[in-house]
Amino acid sequence: MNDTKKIGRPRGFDESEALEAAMNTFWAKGYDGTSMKDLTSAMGISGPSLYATFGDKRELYLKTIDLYADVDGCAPVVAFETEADIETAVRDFLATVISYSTHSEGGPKGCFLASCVATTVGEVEGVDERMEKAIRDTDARLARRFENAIAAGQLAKDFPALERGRLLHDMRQGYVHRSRAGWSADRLLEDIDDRVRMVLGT
Amino acid sequence: MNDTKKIGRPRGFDESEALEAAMNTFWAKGYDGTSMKDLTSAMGISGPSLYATFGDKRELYLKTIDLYADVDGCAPVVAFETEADIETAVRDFLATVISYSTHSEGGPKGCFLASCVATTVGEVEGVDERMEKAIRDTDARLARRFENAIAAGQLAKDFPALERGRLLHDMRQGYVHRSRAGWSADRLLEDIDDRVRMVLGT
DNA sequence: TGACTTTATTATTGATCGATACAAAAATAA
DNA sequence: TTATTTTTGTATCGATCAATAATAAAGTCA
Repeated sequence: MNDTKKIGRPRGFDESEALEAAMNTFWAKGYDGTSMKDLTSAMGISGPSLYATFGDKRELYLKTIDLYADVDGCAPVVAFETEADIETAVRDFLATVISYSTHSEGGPKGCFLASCVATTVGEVEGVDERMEKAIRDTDARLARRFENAIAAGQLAKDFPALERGRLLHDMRQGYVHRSRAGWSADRLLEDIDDRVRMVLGT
Repeated sequence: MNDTKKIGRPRGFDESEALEAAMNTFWAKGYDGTSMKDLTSAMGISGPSLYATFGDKRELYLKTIDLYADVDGCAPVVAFETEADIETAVRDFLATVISYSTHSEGGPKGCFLASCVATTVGEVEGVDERMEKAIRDTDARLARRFENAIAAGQLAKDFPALERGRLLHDMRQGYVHRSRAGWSADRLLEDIDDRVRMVLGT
């Protein structure tokens, strides 16, 4: 790190905070639905500062996708990876998805990738590779956790880890979709027991 | 029907064809990403004709949603309802989803509701109720087919029809999401056997 | 202090947005 | 024919879009 003070006038804002604010704005309004004025007000900076720091609208958008992939987008996956018991892990994954999808304090709902980024594939250059990678990485992480459970004797040896991981991933897409359509957390939690059973195949 | 000729200059375009062209445009570019110029070129009509016939942009958008819900959006569901054997029905449903999601001849990909309409909930007035209704109706139709299979002795009596139907629905969301991210039909078809097994719980 | 470097503010750019006013064109009704 | 009704094409509206030029402000250097 370089803590030495730089020459020139110092920044009046925090770069990562501004980037997170931009992500939340894109998340809530979509790429095309977000204007530069929306961004500058939410980020608390002026147009020229935005362009000097983050580039144009498209480059800023790609940076918010990277931020989400690296930091923010993994809460349910992390919950799934950290819980020791595999059945509890699946349940926690789904519960975290539902919680994050429905618990919005004026903020955005659901998954940034599924709700916003997915609609800009083929429209905004640079989104395609990021989407592809995000899905592949998540599938792999979910599958690895299942394989650990197999190795620990919690699941049968012929348990199809990758396919079940993909199913879990797609369940998340479904919950995000339903929460977008106005379903409450209680309604989504209704069949969580069935879902756990279906994922584990018991 | 009223086949008597109307007074005044006759229309130079077909209303339902124009509406379908509008739907495909929204489908491909999203609501905010579609300009009135995009619409008029795709529909082959002029601005004033569009406003006189369909109202403003928002009203036209809602009409395309209704068109999709009534006619176009049900191909996989219809496949699921018409096939007699339940296992084949599930397989046909998923195969149809994959086919429709990936087989784009320059046209739009995936599901209009999932890929486009879902992102305008809370942004465009009138979308919310339509999304909610579309999901509820599809869940109910899928569940009814499962119940028929139970009544026909093809499935166990304690088979949770509604929950399995919802799972099938969410699998569709997942396939649409993956196809948007660039997955080919072949890749999506890879684990279709596992999916059939997971839905039927066998 | 004053020269230099970087950021912030203000004002504005040409382009495009969604939406219309107006009048010519094309049909029926008299 | 002439009058009436509806749709058409043209031309354009004010507002907003993404993006910048020009200048003031705030810091480190000598």
